[in-house]
Amino acid sequence: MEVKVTLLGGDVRTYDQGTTIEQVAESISMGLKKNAIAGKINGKVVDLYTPIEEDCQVEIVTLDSKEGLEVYRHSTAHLMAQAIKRIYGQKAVKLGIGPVIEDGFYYDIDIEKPLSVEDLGAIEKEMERIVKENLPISRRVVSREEALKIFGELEDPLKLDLINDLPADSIITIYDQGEFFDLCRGPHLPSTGRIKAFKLMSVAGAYWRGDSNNQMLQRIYGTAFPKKADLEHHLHVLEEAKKRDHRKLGKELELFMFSEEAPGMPFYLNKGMAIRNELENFSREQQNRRSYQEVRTPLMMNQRLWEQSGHWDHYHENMYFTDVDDVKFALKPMNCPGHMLVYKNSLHSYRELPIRISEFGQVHRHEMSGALNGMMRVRTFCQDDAHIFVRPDQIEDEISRVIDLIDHIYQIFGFEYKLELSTRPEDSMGSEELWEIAEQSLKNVLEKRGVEYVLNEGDGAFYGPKIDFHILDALKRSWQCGTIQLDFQFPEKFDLSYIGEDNQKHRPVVIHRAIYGSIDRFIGIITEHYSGAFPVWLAPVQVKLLPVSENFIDYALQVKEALGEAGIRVDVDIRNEKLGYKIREAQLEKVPYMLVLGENERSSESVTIRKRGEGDQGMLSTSAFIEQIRKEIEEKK
RNA sequence: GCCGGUGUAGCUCAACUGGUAGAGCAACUGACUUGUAAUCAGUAGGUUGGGGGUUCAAGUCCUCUCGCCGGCACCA
Repeated sequence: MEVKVTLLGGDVRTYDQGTTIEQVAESISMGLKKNAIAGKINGKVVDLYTPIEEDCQVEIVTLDSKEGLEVYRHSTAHLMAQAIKRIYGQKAVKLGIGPVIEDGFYYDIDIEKPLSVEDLGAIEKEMERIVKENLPISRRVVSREEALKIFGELEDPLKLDLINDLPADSIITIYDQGEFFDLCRGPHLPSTGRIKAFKLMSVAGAYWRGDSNNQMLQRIYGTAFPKKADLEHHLHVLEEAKKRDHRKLGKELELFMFSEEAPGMPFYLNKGMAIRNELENFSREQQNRRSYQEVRTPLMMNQRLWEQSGHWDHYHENMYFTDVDDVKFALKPMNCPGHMLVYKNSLHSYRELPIRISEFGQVHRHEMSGALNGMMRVRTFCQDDAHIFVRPDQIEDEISRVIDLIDHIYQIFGFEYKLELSTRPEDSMGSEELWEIAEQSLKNVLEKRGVEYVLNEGDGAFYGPKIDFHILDALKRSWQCGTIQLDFQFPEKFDLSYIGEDNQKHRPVVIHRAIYGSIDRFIGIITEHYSGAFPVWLAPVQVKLLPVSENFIDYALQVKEALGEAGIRVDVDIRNEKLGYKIREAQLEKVPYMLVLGENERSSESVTIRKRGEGDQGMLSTSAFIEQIRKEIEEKK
């Protein structure tokens, strides 16, 4: 019997039935056979030793492809599991799951001994030994009964749990390599000798099957690459990312601080405050142009307001409460209820809508201690929040306008972004129909604009579906910032109305939206994005004056006054130090402009410019420099 | 919240198996009077996160607790 095999390029070749993928590769070229690590039959990734039984499309998978790399890393996870079993004992180690993840893999294991990073070296050594043994990796199909028996004998409850959860019709396979075997769908590399470069990164706790009601296993993270150089490169990238860590830079550049006295609550130092004010002012200015009305509502309000809004039912574990004069108050975790009260403060005509109420609102949320992370996850933060009250016929238009605004603001920072649409969660309020309408409106807007988006089922807010903006920073990491949420619930809860053309009361719809999301977190993100070297408009100190010696301090102070008067944030280094020393320090502070001031400059009322990252720019009259930098600040370059 | 790690001068880090807490930078004082990434010398700086314990003796061992870090869970 012969089978027709369609290859990647479209070539059709004929082989004997039972020919393996590897043999197909060999028939194409010896080079391909050497690089092949797996195959694809009709798009499904399979082992190299898989026989071809019928006419099909075949693709040879090499390490250059995403699938190839995944197979490679998956096999490295098995390699690690084998090494761990060798070191700690076959039965002392119960294996959970060992999947491939972005940049590597992990394996969850149940083992009595608490592992720490110090143990990883020994495991790596054993892994290298197994690589040298070059054990063939082979697949075998077993019946459910056999599988249960095998892992029953091994006393591995985790694997039994997995087997029991497999659908009735699934083909159960076990992969063998030497004395080690593992329940696994595969595919895998043909042998352990193919693994060249790997490193175990860390250990962590992880709940079995991701459920905090289950036992906690120990998870070991690792990474693997086809070449040593790729691994080195990856580790280097991680090192570089570490240098940009906003917690480190925030401390070094004196932007903000934290104290044990208020865990998860940032303190803004003067320099961080400068950045924050710029961000706020930029956003404020953009919103003013678009007819937003800025307000400020109390940080703390009567608990009954939160009962009315539904926060008590849906959010109270995350809220801070207080009890004063026998009255229960809650610190606001969101600004919405306050804005509802503002809306209700006066009567509204249909002609006024949309009414756009904005606030830089400080909110408090009691995040779990383990969730806190620098500025990225805090317990109090400032939202650049707004609630837009619209007529039903204005919904889609207004949402589109908000998308324009967010787009405009993000492009100033050079952020690309992705959109996600999140729909009704399990714990939600309101009727099915309203949710339906709300979700459809959001979809309509996205589709009309022709933008791509990811659908996130069940991830909406408890009061409505939302569109989230995920920005990509300079290191291509994704952060959720902006959000647009459509809400039919609060208008009901707060009995909001406007007077329509027909002189009757009508129910408005609320659009919740944020652009930076949390200003605090946004500062964290841009600190890493710019690696602390903020563009001039954001830089805490825009210009640093460096008098060449004490003799020129007077002149420096004169220049300082001129710059200060022009609204430029300026600092003078009046210390009795050499110029080189002052430059070095200003450079480490990542100040965008340094002005060297000495005899030449004083006599001509000018400054010598040294630009961050570019060095000496020559001499310019003080007034010309002011004009130049003001333009740069204005343009937010 | 859970698992593991960690906490020493303002900052970055030392201190072998328990035996007098130390360095660099910063700060302060003085000298030098400075032209594009660190001038020299001197001085001061600590209840080793906090409480309790073991010991002749604790930064080091045990215990409780707080913060932080890496994950997990959570993330309206």
